Amino acid sequence: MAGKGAILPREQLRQETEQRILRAAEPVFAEAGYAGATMAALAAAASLPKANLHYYFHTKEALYRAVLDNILTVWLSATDRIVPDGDPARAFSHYIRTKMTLSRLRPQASKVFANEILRGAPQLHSVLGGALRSLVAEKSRVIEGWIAQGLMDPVEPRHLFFAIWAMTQTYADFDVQIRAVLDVDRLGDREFSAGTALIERLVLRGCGVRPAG
Amino acid sequence: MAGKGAILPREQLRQETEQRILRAAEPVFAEAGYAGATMAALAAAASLPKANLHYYFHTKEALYRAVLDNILTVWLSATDRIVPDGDPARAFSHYIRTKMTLSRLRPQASKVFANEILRGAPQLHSVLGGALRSLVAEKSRVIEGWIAQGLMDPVEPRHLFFAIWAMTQTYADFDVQIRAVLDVDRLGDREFSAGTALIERLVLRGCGVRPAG
DNA sequence: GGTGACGCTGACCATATGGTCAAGTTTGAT
DNA sequence: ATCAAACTTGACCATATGGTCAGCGTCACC
Repeated sequence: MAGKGAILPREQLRQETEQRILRAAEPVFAEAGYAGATMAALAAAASLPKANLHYYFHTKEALYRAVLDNILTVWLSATDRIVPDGDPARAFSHYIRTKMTLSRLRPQASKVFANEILRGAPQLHSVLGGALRSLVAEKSRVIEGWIAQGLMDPVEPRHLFFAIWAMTQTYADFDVQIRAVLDVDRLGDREFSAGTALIERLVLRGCGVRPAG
Repeated sequence: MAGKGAILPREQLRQETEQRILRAAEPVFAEAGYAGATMAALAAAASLPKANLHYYFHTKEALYRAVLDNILTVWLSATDRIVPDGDPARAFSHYIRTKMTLSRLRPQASKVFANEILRGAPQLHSVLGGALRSLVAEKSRVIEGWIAQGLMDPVEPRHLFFAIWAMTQTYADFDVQIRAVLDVDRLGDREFSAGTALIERLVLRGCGVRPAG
């Protein structure tokens, strides 16, 4: 409330418009893929003239990158609780639930990611081989520590991550398939609860995680 | 060697060319998606002039459908051994290994599928809600039978399928990510063995499947 | 060896798409 | 009020793309 008084319209407007474009672009890229998403469609989704998009994001690729970065922030900020002094059961449980919540609340983001990876990750190669690899390496060490302490059975930590990512993200990426098989119009509490429960069960019992720390 | 002698060039040529186009198209669709795959690229992959593709497959969509159908055949023919009188441990193990083998041998096929589903399955809607739903319903009944017999813990069979599909197909669909995290150039015996072992472990122990029938 | 159907292809076309631009409008500081 | 910078946008452009077509080559059959 203090300070310059007005809402600094200039800079704020810019940021708001950029955010609006990014938020509108996410579902378009998710449903059409990079190549399939047209600037016209992206503009329509943001309720802006096409030329205006180019004013804020010079090229389609720049806009796509921005969407990807935007998602990555949320993705990585949803950090897990896989830390050395934690309780394995709680940690895995929390991680799985967090991932499932993300699949439920931002399915488009997950789809944009899936698309990018499917294509060979042309824009995210460096992130995959850099930040992600480091993160997984670090967390894998934690899990190996738990194993050494006899808190769980010996498993390949990295492959365990692949399994958890796959099982949780499939509820966002392949929702059409899941809805078709379950014969429901949309995935609701019921479905996500059942899915989460099963995944937790597979991971906790599958890895022989001892219930209490 | 017996019979008409020659290789019935006309009809055989037609089928061979169609197969060649389909086989060549699979990786193109897998890596570029439907929208991203251009007829020029598809033609180049098949080493044929573009107009020739249109001679065999009238439109791009027709060609795409054919690729999808071709894959579906292989996919469904790789039927599992989840039958009432079977042994749960063997059945799941066999199913997981079969799926992993498919991910290894025909990753492009899996990617084309993933793409299609991600897009909302515009071409496969009927299959998902028809053949696939029926198949899963049938196999789910088998699993529920095993549960009733006390051969394994009570789990939601349908969600178990989602989990198995996700875990196994991720080795094809998200190979770039897996390769990046594992820091390897390609996924070989080593990686597939580790992945298969982990998935089997998660499913068998996670579902409390009794070792012997 | 003639012939008609099938197979093949370069050249062409209409459209869609990413991107540009010049001209107009709004905004904030002086 | 003035002005420059930031924002907005309709019209336009070069290119890429899916698809067409007329004409040529080839093969099986008589």
